[in-house]
Amino acid sequence: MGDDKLPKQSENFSEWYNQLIQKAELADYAPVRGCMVVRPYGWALWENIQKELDSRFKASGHVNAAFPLFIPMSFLEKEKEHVEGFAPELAVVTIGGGQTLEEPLVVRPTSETIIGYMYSKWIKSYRDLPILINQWANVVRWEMRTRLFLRTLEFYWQEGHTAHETAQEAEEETLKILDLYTDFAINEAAVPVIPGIKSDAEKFAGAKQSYTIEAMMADTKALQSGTSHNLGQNFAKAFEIEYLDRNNEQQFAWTTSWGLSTRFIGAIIMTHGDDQGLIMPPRLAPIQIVIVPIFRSEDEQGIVMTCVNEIVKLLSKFRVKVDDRENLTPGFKFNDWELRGVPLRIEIGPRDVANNTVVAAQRDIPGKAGKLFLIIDNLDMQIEKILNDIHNRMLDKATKFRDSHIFEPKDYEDFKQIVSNGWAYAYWCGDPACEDAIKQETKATTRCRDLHQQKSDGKCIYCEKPAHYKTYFARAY
RNA sequence: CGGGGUGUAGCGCAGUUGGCUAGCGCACCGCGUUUGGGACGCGGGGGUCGGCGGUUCGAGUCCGCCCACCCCGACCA
Repeated sequence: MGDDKLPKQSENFSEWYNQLIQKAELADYAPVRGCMVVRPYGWALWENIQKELDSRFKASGHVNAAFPLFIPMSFLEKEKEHVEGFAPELAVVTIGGGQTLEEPLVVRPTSETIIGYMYSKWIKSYRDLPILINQWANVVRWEMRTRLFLRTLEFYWQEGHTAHETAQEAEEETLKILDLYTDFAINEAAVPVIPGIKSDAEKFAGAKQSYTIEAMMADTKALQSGTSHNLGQNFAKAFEIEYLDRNNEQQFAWTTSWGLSTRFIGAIIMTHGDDQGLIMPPRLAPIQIVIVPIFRSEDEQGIVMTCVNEIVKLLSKFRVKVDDRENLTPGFKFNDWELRGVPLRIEIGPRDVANNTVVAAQRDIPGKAGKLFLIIDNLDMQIEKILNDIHNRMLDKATKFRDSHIFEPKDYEDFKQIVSNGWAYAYWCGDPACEDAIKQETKATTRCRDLHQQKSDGKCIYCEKPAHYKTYFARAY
């Protein structure tokens, strides 16, 4: 419950974030450093995210399965870049049942290796391809600095792992998923994202190429919100995923992997939230509509509650909660549900019952300006439209905010200024040395090169040598 | 792992040069009055003062060691 007041976003964004998560009961700190407990309200949001993603995966031919939590240490070591990338953040089990294990087991940081091993068993011929598997799982990465949802030692995600006959098919799959993530982010979460290509320094350990959806948070920092990797034949070679092709010749398969995690909840919080608290995107909100009944006497209570119950029936296709707590005033409840980000609040008092109306307060428009007076007839139809309007306004607002904080720098001095409070869209020659120097000097990293950018001529923002593509640079979570 | 900081009730804090039964606000429980934008009164419950050791007649307070967490750097979905 909201006890005392939330810090203002503008005064201390990071405190605002931490406290909001706890006050809104999305998550809490676990007794283990860097671990979180996802509370029912937060998990309900995750379940809605899962539902939307899962149905998209299934619709595009993917199936779910479950692979082990433990991975033999030697598996990680089979792909050179992969082990180098993950070695520093592995949790390793060395004792089982009181006995020292012959081979240490890694708690999965991601499952390319063990799934690769299984794929090599399952795939014999081109007739076995493609194989399109997803798993919903928890993974562990021993991070140094943690933040609720954004970076915890253990987090929840989905990881898709596919194997294909040709390089082209693998690339198509990688891009198809990137597109799927983009569609999800925009149309379900109202989070505008920029799909693009990661630099070599930022790509997944072991990938040939990584794609990302990048979102701008309300403090202008960037958040990598989902990734899709074309693994080429790297893992196929490491795990001998071979098949007999249509010409009766042995070939290595082409694989991909892609994931979206509970980090996305952080994206939702930091894209839409305001000084009052969360603003849940209507299509993912655990509670889409909260009804606050208002009455003085027991007589009024009876009249109002009868009306409330009818309206609950009328709104059965939405996720509705009636706040019938008797020890709290309506004013307190208004603030409480605003903190929790419920997109639409319906107030029903004796006056409304008499007039056959309700008051509806839209979360994204604070105060009286967002209140609507609705006639109860066809309320479900009206509300369907209102929730869509809220989604559209949220997306529009976040998009405008993002676009008004992206600038094309004139020179490197200008660049430094820009990335202190926004994103720079600048030519980069592609040299990792420039990328690294910029990171050291400004804390800004390359986020991505947007997907459909046309080649053009310019000069690198850092070294001023010829460059042909612009890249987004930003401070990132 | 380096630099800085903080540990007293669920949360936020006070606690004097060491002294009596460790306090306050919010939250929680009970009763009553309230209820259209964060209600009020009365009563009540809740503490190994981060841990261990030391100094002392006496330690929340002084000393030592340890632990945890937070902020800033190096690593990251």
